[in-house]
Amino acid sequence: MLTNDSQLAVILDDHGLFATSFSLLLEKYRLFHFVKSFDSKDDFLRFLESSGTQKVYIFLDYYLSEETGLSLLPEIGRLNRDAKTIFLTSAVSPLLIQTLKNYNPDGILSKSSNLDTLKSCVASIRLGKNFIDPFFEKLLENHQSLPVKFTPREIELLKHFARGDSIAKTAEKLFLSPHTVVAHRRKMMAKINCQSITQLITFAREHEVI
Amino acid sequence: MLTNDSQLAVILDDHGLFATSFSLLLEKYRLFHFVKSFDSKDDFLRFLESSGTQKVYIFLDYYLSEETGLSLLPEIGRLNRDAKTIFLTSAVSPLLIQTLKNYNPDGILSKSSNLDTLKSCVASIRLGKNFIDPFFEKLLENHQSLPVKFTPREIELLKHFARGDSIAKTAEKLFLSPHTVVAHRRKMMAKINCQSITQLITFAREHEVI
DNA sequence: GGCCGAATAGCAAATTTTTGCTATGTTTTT
DNA sequence: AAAAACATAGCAAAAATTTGCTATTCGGCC
Repeated sequence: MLTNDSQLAVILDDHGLFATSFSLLLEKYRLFHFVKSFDSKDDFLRFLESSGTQKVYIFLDYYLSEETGLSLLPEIGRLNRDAKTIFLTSAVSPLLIQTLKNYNPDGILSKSSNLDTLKSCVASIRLGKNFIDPFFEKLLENHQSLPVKFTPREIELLKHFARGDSIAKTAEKLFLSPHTVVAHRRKMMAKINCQSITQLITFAREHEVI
Repeated sequence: MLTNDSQLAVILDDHGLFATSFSLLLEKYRLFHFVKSFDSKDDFLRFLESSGTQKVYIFLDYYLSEETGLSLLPEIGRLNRDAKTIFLTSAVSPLLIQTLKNYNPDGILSKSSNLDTLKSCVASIRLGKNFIDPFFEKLLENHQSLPVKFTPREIELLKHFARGDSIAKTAEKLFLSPHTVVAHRRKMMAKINCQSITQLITFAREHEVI
């Protein structure tokens, strides 16, 4: 159900093949009348500037080579204050999704989604409702029930371990007794009930603790 | 220039929106007559099995959720020995590209490519020539002094270490002697000149080896 | 056919990590 | 103000990892 003011979609993704392909998808299912894709930030901004006051839907990749899609938000708002912005990301980190959410975009979509979710997203936004991919909703729910909490100090040490620092080296760098470093290690390892530092690091990476 | 035996293309990418979109691209520019896309390994393999002896072009994402596209190669060869395989990846690590190259696929394409490169790739392969994205060629040139090269077997073991498996556990899972696992570890650690498994894992993660 | 790298396997010693305890001062929370 | 949590530190023993060697088999490659 197209209305006059929702006919233009713009895609920015530095994966050119995706940008080009995705624009075909939007066209094929007639989600928009005009679709334009860019793999370069500058071309995108130039186009947006020339779009004037048209209502435009922007599909924005979060990962851009030099900066993130987030950093473009102010510029987008300046160039077209009626723009609807949808983040399209392949991320799977609850922490990152929460960050995106805090910027209150019109939509957040996973690249692992399917056509139906895409359609729902566009439909929601046309009705004036923000949309978050169910996959991400679930991700955030699971994150809230993170079994453990690490203290700031623990995380600080953990970063050293993840870089490959041994107990001795970490102690040296942080002016601590090796015994203290061991104590922090064992405390964290006890929290997630594991037996080696690699398991701890893997856990921390998966849960974006570091 | 379609020939009888190059009409079928299959895409496997766990980013469903990309898989679906990319198939539209292949169709639109008539690179293939029939295009099928999957975001699930199992459905993909089932389809491949049923494809029989047709000549099929497979666009394979390197990053799959549980395993890598690499690990599917043997299965693909078994199900259809005339399959042409093209890796499609968003990676930017010379080391990873070198690893892919070592498997000698028919093509390696970057998702940051454009339509012309895609066309060149397909054309090359139809002429019986392997294709590597110019972007990746340049990447490899600029890193002539590639720090190291890991063998497929080494990478396989490395993944276990990165999950936190100990020497004993890895040996058990892979039906190897612990001595062998130790031998692989020390070989890799010697390659990057480090003293602990965490440093090796960190290096591997940074260079997208795993 | 000979050479080389890769995968496999072993022994022994040096080193590091992990674990089972305890303990003390300092914050933070209730 | 008491209780709980955090950061610090220690000893000793058990367990795992790392290192310095060697060795066999198998596949490519010139």
